[in-house]
Amino acid sequence: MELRLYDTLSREKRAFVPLDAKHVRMYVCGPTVYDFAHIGNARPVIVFDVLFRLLRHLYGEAHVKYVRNITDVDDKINDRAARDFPGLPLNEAIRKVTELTGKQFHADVDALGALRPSVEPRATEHIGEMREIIERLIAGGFAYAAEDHVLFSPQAMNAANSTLPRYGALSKRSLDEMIAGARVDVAPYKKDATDFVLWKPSKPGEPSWPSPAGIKAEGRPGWHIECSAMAWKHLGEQFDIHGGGIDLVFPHHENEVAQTCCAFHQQRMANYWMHNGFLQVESEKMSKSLGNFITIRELLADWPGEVLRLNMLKTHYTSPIDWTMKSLEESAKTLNDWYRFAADVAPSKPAASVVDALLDDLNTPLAIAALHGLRNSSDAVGLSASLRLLGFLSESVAQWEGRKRQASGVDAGEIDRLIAERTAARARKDFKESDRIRDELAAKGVVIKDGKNSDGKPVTTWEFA
RNA sequence: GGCCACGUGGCGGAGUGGUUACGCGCCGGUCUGCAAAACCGUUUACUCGGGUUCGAGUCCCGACGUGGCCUCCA
Repeated sequence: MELRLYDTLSREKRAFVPLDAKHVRMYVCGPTVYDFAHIGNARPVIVFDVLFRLLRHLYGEAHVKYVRNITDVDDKINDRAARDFPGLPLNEAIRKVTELTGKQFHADVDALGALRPSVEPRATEHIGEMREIIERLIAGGFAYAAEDHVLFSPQAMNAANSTLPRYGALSKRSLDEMIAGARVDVAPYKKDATDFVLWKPSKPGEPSWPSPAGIKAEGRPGWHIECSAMAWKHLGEQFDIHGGGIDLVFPHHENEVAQTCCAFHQQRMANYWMHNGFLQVESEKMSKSLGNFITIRELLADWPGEVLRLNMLKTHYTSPIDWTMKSLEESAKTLNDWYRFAADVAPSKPAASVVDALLDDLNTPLAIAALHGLRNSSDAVGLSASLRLLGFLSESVAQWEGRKRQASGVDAGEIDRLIAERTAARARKDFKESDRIRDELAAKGVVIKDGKNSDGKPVTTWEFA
């Protein structure tokens, strides 16, 4: 079977053919580092990690390059820096915010079982590339300088009548619609309402760099140009896959396409555009005002990262997810069973049923159904290998179980003593006492399981619920 | 207002022009002093109204509903 991926640009599922099979290239828009990442931010991280792992499986680890940027220059960062470190010079405060948030982000996504991308470029380290693209766009007649800003003109792009794509092709909207639907006040320096910023002047104290286009005042880049520059630097003028959240289709990705294609005079930027769907929390839109804004870190306090990962992958990446406690409990139960059954088993090759499901546009729900199939047919080595392909089973069973014991804070010796007492009570048929002890343990969150060993003697094991 | 997605059983959630999704739950059984756990088994579906077709939950049209985007929100 071949890999097929849904491409937002062509609106169809197509066979994936890399430009260079020895060098498969993927770019995903990463975080703007100004605050803790929320559970919605975790979705593209997990989804594209699965794709990264699948591509490595198919083409070899050495032949896949995955770039996910870190946006470390942005208004929200500036605001946060001024708020959190009012005593510091702004640039220093900004560095603190981006370093701290970046570290938090890495800790969070590591816990989710996501591999680090091949490269994690920072916007501030690619100002030179941004300036070069801007200069090219001006030279090509696609951009102009006005009042210390540089603006991109979609009108000019569509008037060029060359091999360039049409502006609006990715998000399926025409310039006329955009003009008609524009809700924002148009800045006076814009020649046209649809023009967007490539470069803008910095306010005093803000991060600033020498400007392109002969502009004397120092400035800073617009958001869209960052990704064009970083993708170009690390993946070239054209590459295979570009991913991100569905909300980025317009304007961010539309503008990336415009910048990159006009700068390098080409038909396409990426051959496959992939977008993950949104996430709701308990059937409501996640927002700070509703008070249901939930960070990855908060969830990690209550659940192992792999539970969050499984919960995320139960839904196809393009569909909306309703993130609920009930669903998390279900995911935890499933993973407990898989851990006990397959975690300490040496893996064979991933099962064809699982790989085939992933090959069909990353159909993770179908892959999970295939995992259940392996479990039901008692194929422990196949399940072990398949789960590892999907980024699970990073721990041994003992570590997995121990994590729950640790979190509960109950003394294991005390538990063992109570269980011994109960076993004695049962032996003398004092069931009132044995049930009392069982209730006492249950009150501590300890669930006991009665069984028999190979000699037929009763054995009681326990775990935390 | 404009553009774009989606609507499957108690719940989550795939798939597909004509045969079981799968998981959780429920129910029944085995086991147990009784439970729990485990194991075995069973159950229920395709928003509504038209149309195409020998046949549609699956294709087309419409209605209703939900969600996303509309210049820096994954």
